[in-house]
Amino acid sequence: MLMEKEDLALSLSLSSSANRFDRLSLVPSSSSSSSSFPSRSLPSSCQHWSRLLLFRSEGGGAGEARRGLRTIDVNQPPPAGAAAGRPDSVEADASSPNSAVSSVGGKRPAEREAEHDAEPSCSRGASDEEEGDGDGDGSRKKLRLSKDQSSVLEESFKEHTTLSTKQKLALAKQLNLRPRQVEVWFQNRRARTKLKQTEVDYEFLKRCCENLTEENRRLQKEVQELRALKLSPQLYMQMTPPTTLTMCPSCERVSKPSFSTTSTTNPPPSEAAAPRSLRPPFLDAPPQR
DNA sequence: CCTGTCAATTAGACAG
DNA sequence: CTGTCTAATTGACAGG
Repeated sequence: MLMEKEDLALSLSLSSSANRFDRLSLVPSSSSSSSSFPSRSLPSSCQHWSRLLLFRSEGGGAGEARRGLRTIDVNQPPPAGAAAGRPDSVEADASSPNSAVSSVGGKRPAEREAEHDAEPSCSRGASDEEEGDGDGDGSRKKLRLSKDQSSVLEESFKEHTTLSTKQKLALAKQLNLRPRQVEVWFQNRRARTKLKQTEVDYEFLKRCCENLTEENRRLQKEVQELRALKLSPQLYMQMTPPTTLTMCPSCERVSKPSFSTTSTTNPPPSEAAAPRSLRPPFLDAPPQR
């Protein structure tokens, strides 16, 4: 479990996965329907940003992920030791991801159980090794993947968060699981990753919000101070005008451009290009920071 | 239509 | 007993 969590955290940085934010919320989806796991090549710190920036605009979706996958070669040859998953059941499952499901569809665990047992396939036998729980009583326990199986799946997930049929079959064979189980594992793993990422995003946005609130408060205060400054003539007059000031200090009126033709020492900076008459004088006060 | 993915949900296993 | 984790199911949807 712990290892699981660590891996999860790890892969979070590897594969930013929360993509279907359209469903989560804030903005109506454009048209993108499924997730993409963008920018795995980016540094994790950047990924977060990129994902935050892209999560709505990117419509890649599953197709995208799939495309990405195609470039990655299938896992590996099935280990010699692997008790070669039965091709028959494998094929059946592969052809229709839900086939196993729907056939089993009866739902009640007990019923499904019967199905499971009927199908000699690996699922349980696979998980096997250390769990020597002999449940001959008929009350089948829920399958728990072995540590080895989980770690292999995790490794694979780090490589690619979605599987091609080929990869799925290879993994299933390697792990002595049914393809459907591998598929479900990846599906749930993506969901977990997304959930985790959503939590991370939430924290990040929350911090952003807090920072902006603070900044806003600070700026409001500054504006108030500047306004107060403007309202007290003495203070206002005492202020030494900034060098960029183009207002005539004697008449308190905006000086004509004529002032600059001979250009004293320093020409008006480009910033002063903005018509001074349009700017409240206090804006030129030296920033109080 | 088929296939694959996702969101939502159910339910078993297990730790506290 | 309760909460958490996670395997598994279901139905909707999108793309080819």
